[in-house]
Amino acid sequence: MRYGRIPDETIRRLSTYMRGLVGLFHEGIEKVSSTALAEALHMNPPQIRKDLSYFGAFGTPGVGYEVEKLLNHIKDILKLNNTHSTALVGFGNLGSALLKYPGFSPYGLDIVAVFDDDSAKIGKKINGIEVEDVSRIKDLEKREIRLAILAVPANAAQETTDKLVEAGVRGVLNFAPLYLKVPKKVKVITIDIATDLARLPYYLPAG
Amino acid sequence: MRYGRIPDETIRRLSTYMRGLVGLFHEGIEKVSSTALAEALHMNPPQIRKDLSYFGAFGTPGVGYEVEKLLNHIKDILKLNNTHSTALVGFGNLGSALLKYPGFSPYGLDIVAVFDDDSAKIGKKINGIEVEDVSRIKDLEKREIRLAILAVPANAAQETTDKLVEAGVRGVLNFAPLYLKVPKKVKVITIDIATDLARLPYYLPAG
DNA sequence: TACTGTGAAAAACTTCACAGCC
DNA sequence: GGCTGTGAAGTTTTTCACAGTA
Repeated sequence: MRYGRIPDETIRRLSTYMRGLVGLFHEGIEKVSSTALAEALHMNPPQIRKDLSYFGAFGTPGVGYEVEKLLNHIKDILKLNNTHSTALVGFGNLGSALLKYPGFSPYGLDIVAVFDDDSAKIGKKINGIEVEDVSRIKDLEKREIRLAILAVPANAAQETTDKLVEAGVRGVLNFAPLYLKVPKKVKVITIDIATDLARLPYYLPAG
Repeated sequence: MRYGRIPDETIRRLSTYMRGLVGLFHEGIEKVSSTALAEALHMNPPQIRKDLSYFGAFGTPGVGYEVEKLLNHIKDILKLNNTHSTALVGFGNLGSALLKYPGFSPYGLDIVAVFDDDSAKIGKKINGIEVEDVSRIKDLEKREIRLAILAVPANAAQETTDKLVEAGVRGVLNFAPLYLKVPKKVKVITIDIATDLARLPYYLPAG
């Protein structure tokens, strides 16, 4: 599918709309207007309509959107209609929390491989997944894993990323607080927990 | 300190500049130009200068910025020059990983209290911090804790937030995937790990 | 010379307003 | 009547270009 130039912010919001729609779907609600969806997510209605209009016309004037149908359209746009096997690299505190995180499955995102460089951890089995040595990363291409979650210490992050990229990984969710150099064909989304927390005091009332 | 209207994105970037400056400082580098800092963080030089110019003139034409001095200015702007006591609510997988997360301390952010509603966890001591019952949240004001990290399940998040707000908390780093209703005086920053990961497949090459 | 600080220009994004359709 | 889809207007943010300074 080929669309025009889409703002990155639109893609970010699309995954938020999806979160809202999944909720409505589970509540058994079948139809929703842009106003009602906006209210649930604290966003604004024309933006939802504009964002969706980049990709097509999914609603019915006078009625709104069918929840299930719109959900599937967004899944198509975000390429979430088939399951994506994902590798988790780094099985420390954060890594093991992420492995148990239940939030990924509604999006069809499955952690199917775990890597670490600590021999004390290698070979352990968690939920049927065995922790493998990082040297095995090179097999990811063969195993058709193109997404990775990076939860290693900052000083190992670039080196590990290079290995992942060489092994054919094309998307990285990075938890290390630094800029990762990657070829253009690879997308990195960084979650920097500490700098996010560090923004909060700014908004505290003076005194 | 009273500044003009500052874009939220500027504040976000400021905490990133700080990350870069902390790195340079530890490397013993004393001076940096906007170009050099931009390179290290993969940002662009005029934006750094513009962002800083909202708050004052911290550099020297022809030379650049003194790393330590600029670091302190940014700390002042973000109110990070004194330590902020922070409460962690939810001591599950994610919560316990966050308690051990080493990245907060360079920003002067200290987790000093941990709450959970699971009696099996209450009373446990980790790094000298005892897990307390969520009912104790009401004492936060007395303890001068105005920041909280929320790592509870989505279905408990709003209710817990209400308690935090009532107890005087003014900033929340939220890991639950939903929009939290709070009074205007309270700032919420949400990290939604699953919807972030869910954006990656969009960028995968077709096929 | 080399770099900052900044008004002005450009670009990007959001919001509006309404024609068109159910 | 009510809601979508969208071109156009409005707003915000980013980038530029250069005057000014150490």
